[in-house]
Amino acid sequence: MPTARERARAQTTEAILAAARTQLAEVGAAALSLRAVAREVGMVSSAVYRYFPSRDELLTALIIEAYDDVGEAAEAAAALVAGRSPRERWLAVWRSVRAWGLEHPAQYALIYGSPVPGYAAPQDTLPAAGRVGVVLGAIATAADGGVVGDDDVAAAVAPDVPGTLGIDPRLAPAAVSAWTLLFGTVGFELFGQYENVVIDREAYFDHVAGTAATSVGIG
Amino acid sequence: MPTARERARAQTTEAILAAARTQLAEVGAAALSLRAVAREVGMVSSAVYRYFPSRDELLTALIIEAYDDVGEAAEAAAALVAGRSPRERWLAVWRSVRAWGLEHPAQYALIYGSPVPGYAAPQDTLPAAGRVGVVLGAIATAADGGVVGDDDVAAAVAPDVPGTLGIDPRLAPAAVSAWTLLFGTVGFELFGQYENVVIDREAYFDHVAGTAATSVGIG
DNA sequence: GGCGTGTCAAGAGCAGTGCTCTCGGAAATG
DNA sequence: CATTTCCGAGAGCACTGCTCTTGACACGCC
Repeated sequence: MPTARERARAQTTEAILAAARTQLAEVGAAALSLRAVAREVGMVSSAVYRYFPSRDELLTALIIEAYDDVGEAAEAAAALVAGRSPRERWLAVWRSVRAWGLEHPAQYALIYGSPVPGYAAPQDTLPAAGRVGVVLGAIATAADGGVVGDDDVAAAVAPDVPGTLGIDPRLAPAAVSAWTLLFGTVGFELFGQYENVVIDREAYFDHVAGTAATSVGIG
Repeated sequence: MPTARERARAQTTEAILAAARTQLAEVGAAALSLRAVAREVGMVSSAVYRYFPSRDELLTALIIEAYDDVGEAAEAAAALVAGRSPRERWLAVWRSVRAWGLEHPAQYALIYGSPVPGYAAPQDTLPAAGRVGVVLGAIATAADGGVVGDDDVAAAVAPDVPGTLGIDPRLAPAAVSAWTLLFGTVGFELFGQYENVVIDREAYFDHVAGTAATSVGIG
């Protein structure tokens, strides 16, 4: 059982994270100020350092949160359409990622934009980053389209990727490419690259999702 | 003809930009300090404001430079293989973009990562941003593969895009998607998303370039 | 040539930042 | 009860973007 001190510590940590989330959504990652976060929580900036050793560590915590959040959104979307066809499920997951990005642009920029801290302690973020990929891999495998590539390219992908995604190794390059295209498309929309280029973003996105589904063997 | 004053002004402006480029490559966009740039040029920070009204304007100038730089790299690569097959030319341009990104990661992050200033005066950057797309569009049109989409999706793309890219309107969605995939793939590699995912980055990249070529009708 | 005008670099200064250190009080441990 | 550990507050350092004022220099006009 947690002592009073431990409970207080967890509570304060959560309060700091909550304030940081608010700040992040309001001013973005670059302008996120540890002192402003401290003011919002009602304590002095030096006290925050008892909980997070630096601003970068606070950002890293927010990064992991964001990865988990978008992963949960994708999993929830997949669960909602569990009975439908693979193509419908694939589209639903793609849409959920786009919707999450539109709703949390600062978080999206934090995880899929340029890395702000010195490559943000990659080890900590790696497990959380793959959750969306796992969801997509399960759908593609369920479809079992049989369309794939050759073994040469398959060797370019890390050997444990097919295992964690639950897919055929020969499907891995196409799956990684589809995963890249998903986040690339959402990122381009969010970061303004589609300004004066794509008018109907929903229609365009659904179309891309469809071709990507085909590319991983979903009929 | 330029007066002595104008020449001096142009020279100082270029010196500031050169120092800013160095700083950008060394510490990244987020940590780029206007005062450090001023120190490197050998003047005081307030003097820099005679040439750039704010730090964001300096960054915007660097953004436009970066867009032009990657565009020139793509054009130069295309010129070098002008006589080859469309597929070879397509691959050469893709590779040139990746090579440029690997050589200038900070610049790449500046233009294809999260936008740091408040959407970075989009109007100024729009023309320069499309140069790579124009190069790719010309190659795809030269191939004339005939493979395309339907008119419904074509309407999702801005009506002037086919014109500036010199492509069939019905090819536009696939072209935009390929363009997105190119920069998404390079970005994922640069920003560490392929850590523990893609081992042989060159082989994987070439493979993606090949499938993208097929998707825009290059046989 | 001399003289106003406009441009420029320099310096001081302001509010804000990340981060460190020290200090007193409170909670947990013996 | 005594001691150790933890935590918040405050002061302070070096730095940032940016503004304002001051003094010097080059330019165009008479």
